[in-house]
Amino acid sequence: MAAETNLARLLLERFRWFDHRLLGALNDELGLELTSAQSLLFADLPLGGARQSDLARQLGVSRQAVNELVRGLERQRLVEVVPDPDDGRSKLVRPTDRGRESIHVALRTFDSLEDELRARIGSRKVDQLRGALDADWGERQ
Amino acid sequence: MAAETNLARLLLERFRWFDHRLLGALNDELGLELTSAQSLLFADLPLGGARQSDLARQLGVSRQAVNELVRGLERQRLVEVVPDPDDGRSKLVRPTDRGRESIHVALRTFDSLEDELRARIGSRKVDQLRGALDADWGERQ
DNA sequence: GCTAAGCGTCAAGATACTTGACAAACAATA
DNA sequence: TATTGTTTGTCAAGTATCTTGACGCTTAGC
Repeated sequence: MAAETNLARLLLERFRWFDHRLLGALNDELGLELTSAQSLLFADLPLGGARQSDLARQLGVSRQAVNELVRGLERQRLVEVVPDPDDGRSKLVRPTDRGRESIHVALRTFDSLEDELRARIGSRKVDQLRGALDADWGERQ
Repeated sequence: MAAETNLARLLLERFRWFDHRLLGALNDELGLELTSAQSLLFADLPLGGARQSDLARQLGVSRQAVNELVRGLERQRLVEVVPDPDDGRSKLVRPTDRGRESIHVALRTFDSLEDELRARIGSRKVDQLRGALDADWGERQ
């Protein structure tokens, strides 16, 4: 009823804060050329690799979209795509050595961003933020 | 250090929850044909109107991008664009009557989504979520 | 008045998606 | 086993949302 900023806009704005900083770390510090969507896929690609269609489900986008992102990562030699030995239809997307190093940087960046946020808004608020976001919001779809 | 879902992804996912539901309310219930970006601009357009360049700054995108969104809203007769009487360079984007009604629906939708969220994850968590998101995260840009 | 800055807009391009279609591989079953 | 249905990756085409660059008009600061 009050004239508060709506939660949707706030969520988006805060996402962009992380996104912008992550991209800065990967591109400026490491000299990569990742786009926003690529970095989001890449930053928590399992070190052991994952199937493309699983990535699509996880990200909530089409297989075609993931395919294109993966090709971009492949071009930068951050991942390699190999046939899934367990399923002739599938392909596994695996980080290369170079990719693995970058993933570690990404994970460390997330940690340091969270630390930075704790310094800015307080540790309690960050815990509460995660608590609320991590809760079960219902039908995940 | 643990294998937690990263905050960035979580923020984006939760934003999409709101976005999807808002779009559903405006398009399915009201019979509009808004896109995601249009609805975000439209949903908290001041009832008295706003200048395009101010909207651009507020959304954090280029004036050109806003221009295109506004044209879409204009085509659906949700806003009208009039010259700013105070500044010959500017134009004011004002909701039409039809637009004003839709904005009220959007605001009510945000309220009911927040209520729904309170029912799902608890009122305390929602307050904490807003508290953390509303805090000063530093250089807004 | 002159110059610099801000405003909206035309144009072109990049990115990130979508749906539709299809062949190949797999799963279920009759 | 043959058939039928589903999943997977991919080609193609289209849409939405952004960007930068350029330009003419309007305003603000000397």
